[in-house]
Amino acid sequence: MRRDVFQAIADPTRRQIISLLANASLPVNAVAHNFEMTRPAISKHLRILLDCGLVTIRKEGRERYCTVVLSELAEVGKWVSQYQHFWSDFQEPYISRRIPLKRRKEDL
Amino acid sequence: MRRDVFQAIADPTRRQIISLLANASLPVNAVAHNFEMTRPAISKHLRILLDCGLVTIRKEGRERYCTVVLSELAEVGKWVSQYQHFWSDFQEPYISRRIPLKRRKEDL
DNA sequence: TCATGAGGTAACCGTTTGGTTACGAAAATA
DNA sequence: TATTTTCGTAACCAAACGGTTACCTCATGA
Repeated sequence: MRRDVFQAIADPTRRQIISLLANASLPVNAVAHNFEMTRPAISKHLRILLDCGLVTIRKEGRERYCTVVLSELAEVGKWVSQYQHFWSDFQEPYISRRIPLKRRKEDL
Repeated sequence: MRRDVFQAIADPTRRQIISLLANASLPVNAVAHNFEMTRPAISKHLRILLDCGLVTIRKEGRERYCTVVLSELAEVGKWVSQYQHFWSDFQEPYISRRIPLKRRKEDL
């Protein structure tokens, strides 16, 4: 098993679990009720998320509350942001693609 | 085969290919020489990247030049940026975690 | 004390993944 | 024309994935 953050978020179910837990910490069964698959399947997904630090589990009575650790997504954010100027308007403003360099010097 | 961008970047070799092609478009063999695996293995990875739009391939003589389409990473960037304020200092300054709400009202 | 509910996990299964070797097509070159 | 180079891909393989059912432990509540 590879089990890094990139592999963890590759599965759509696991991304949904992350979204779900971003709103509130939930017991395992509560998580499972949001999906059309059995609890063991969700348990496995949670295991993967736990292994790579994306969730923590707090025991409370007979329930296990799952909490997402969103800061673990920083690695992914950092990696994609290297290339962000290829699609973000913020880093690559529209005007820079329309006005030739010579004209821009005059503007300054 | 699922073949979405999240699954494409799950593999470390494919992430390296993306980094490599971010500098320059390269023929398939040139890509393969950067890795310790056979050309068919790289060819398969390129196929996956091609299928989900992360690279385009331009035929030139007997060579196929691979170009990365970094804007396809926008989907990933968008997804992770939802949660960015959980690790970015810019969006969640240190002071907001230290001063209680009552005190902050006075500050305004 | 006994039944119930929460949840982990083993065993199993079909499909996918990520690699290999072997082969063939097309372009370039001798 | 014959050979070499670039590349795709088929066939194969072991391991990982993503799901299931079955069973177990432990805490709760009647």
